[in-house]
Amino acid sequence: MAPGQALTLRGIGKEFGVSMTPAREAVRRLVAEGALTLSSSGRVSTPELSNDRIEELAALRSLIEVELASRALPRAHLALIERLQTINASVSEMVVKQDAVGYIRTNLEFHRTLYLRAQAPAMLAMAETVWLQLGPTMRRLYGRLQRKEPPHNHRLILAALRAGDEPGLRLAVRTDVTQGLRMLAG
Amino acid sequence: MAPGQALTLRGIGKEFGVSMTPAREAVRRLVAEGALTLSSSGRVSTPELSNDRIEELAALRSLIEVELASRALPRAHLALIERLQTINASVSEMVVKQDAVGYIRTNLEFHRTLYLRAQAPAMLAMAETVWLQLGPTMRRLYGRLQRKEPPHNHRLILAALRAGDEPGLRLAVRTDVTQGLRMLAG
DNA sequence: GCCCCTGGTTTGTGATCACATATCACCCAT
DNA sequence: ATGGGTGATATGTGATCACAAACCAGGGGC
Repeated sequence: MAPGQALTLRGIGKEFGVSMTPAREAVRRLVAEGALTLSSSGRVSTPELSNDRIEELAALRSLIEVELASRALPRAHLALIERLQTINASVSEMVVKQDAVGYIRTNLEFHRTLYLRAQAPAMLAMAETVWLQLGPTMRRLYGRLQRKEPPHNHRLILAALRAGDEPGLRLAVRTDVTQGLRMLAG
Repeated sequence: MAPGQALTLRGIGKEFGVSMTPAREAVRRLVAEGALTLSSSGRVSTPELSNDRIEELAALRSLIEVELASRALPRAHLALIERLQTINASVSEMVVKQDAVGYIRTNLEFHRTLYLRAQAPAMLAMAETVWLQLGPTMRRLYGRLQRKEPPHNHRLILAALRAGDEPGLRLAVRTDVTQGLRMLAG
């Protein structure tokens, strides 16, 4: 969804064929996670992120995801790397198809598949919370700028995984995360 | 509250003089933040954290709070340091009074006061989420082991702040956070 | 004596309702 | 023509209810 979009409980309820009550709970949960903002007096909408906040969230992504990748590294065997390669092919496909939302989805699936191996559910949940907060903004900006480059940093991540190169992996994840979001804040 | 304690919506509602609906929303929000766990089919209770999860949350605290402290350092002027010293006196007082919950509260207030200066609300919210998740466990374990040492690491933090020593500050925050929680996991 | 089953009770879920408030559009005065 | 006020509508909040499922305790069978 686009940033700043307003939502109503009754509207959500009707959309999913339920009453206000489940819609209320779902919305409140998303508000608690930061995925939606609760405007003055109850009105809810997708957040419009300031540049400062985008920078903060990018820093959080960097901190948490570098740690997750580092913890996943010793457990990353060949089958995982091959799976990541398959997902990465989907990412490239989305890039050539100019499918912004598909790109975001497969890109995050790439990261999540790697981080699942870290066996750190609390950290993964934190990372996913940050993703949720960035969702609408990422959608807007990836849809705007028409990127054509295939995911170079993902290949660096895969190479570092294969080589068991922890510093290289940390660097690759950090640049992949921050580079994607630097253009957002610009 | 103690870890593992069960909660009922009607009980919470009666306790605060409201109906089930606001209790439900509050509980669902806390569940979304990880402060409460939603057992199979709706029952809600305070989480019993495994050692692995405590270690994870300690690592998250370390990552996020070191960054917050680092960002607060350039903005930390004398008035802030004096305020932190005052809070630290309260922390010591709680230690000698063996007041576990007061100790936890003032200790977190010390950290929050410092991190507020970082001007990073998203990061601070993340840190507070982790605190919430650790709440019941911290209460149980700080109540159990009778610590008598005043907060040595807090003094290191203050010294590093005064000296403008960023590496020292990072180290002091990291040890303060992890040392407190290492004994929890042991 | 121990285990399983069964009944009553508790508890969460979703729906609906009444009400206060915010929001919006329209109309009138300047 | 434009700005402010006013009314109608939309929206969130909290309460209550009906229902299904889970839980617990007690009793009967082995």
